[in-house]
Amino acid sequence: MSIIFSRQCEYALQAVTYIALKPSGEMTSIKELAKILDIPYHFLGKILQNLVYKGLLISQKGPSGGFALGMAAKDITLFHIVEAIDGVDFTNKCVLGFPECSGKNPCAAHTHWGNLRDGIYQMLVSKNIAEMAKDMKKPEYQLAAG
Amino acid sequence: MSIIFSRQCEYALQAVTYIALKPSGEMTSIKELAKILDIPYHFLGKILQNLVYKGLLISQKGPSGGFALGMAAKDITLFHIVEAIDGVDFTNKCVLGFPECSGKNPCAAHTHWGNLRDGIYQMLVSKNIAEMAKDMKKPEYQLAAG
DNA sequence: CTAGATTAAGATAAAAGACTCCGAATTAAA
DNA sequence: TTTAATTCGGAGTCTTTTATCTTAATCTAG
Repeated sequence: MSIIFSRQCEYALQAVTYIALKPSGEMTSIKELAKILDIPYHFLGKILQNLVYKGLLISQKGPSGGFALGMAAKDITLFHIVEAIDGVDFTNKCVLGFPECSGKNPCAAHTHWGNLRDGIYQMLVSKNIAEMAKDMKKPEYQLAAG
Repeated sequence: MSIIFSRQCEYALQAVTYIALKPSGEMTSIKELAKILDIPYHFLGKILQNLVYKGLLISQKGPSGGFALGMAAKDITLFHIVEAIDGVDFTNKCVLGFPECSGKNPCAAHTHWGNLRDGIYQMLVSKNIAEMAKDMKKPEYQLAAG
């Protein structure tokens, strides 16, 4: 299949980014998120629950309840979310699965991959949700429910 | 989960690399591969079947039968194998799963990721099985069955 | 205070991926 | 020519991920 992040993780990134677009204090419901981002309702519920547990979001029950960011958008990096959902094992395993591959016995792709891996890590820690949200707001960036 | 290539794909890479170590003309059986590389026997059978179908390997039934490379080791790139097993969709999807993200409507990570993605692609097309095999042959690189 | 909206939580189902089993087909070696 | 080794092909199982369903707990609005 060749993926980097799980579907859960992709949903989480999208949802948190969308929530970051709302004026501070306003709550966003699962219903709205699921509809606009086209994510399965109950599945998204579980994911957001997890993010609340990890402190990245806060939640409120009842009418006009929903979810909001647990800290400033600029302080939530992509890494925070990926780590919360997927974990970050990919940072120290041989990409090609060679069991004996390590720093001391590198496979032919080891060093090359090391650089790429560092690059991915840098991207995750350097990009924050505020930046992501800014791009999502652009007019061309039409969402499912318009 | 954060993976890049499926387990099937990892097994394929390891098996093809091991086969490349054999003198040309000699066949390698599933039995030997499964034992030395510590890969489930029947599962490996299916994977190799697929690689034969795709032309990367050739096979021969019966005693002293097995598998051999379908072309010169230096002409089989990692890309060939990844493409045959996993497909290479990752080369044109948004890493973060944003459905609207594209070259024209890039998300904040798009350009940055584009470079990393190109790097991964370059690694896959530039590394070939002959190079991988050379490293596998090193003495430190002990295999499961010695 | 009540009703309805919403999250929380657990159990369940469906889909995909990883892996196994069995028997048929083929072929080299004895 | 027989036998045994091997790949081939299909069906089936197990596990993980993704997704759904149901009920309980909570809270706001009226």
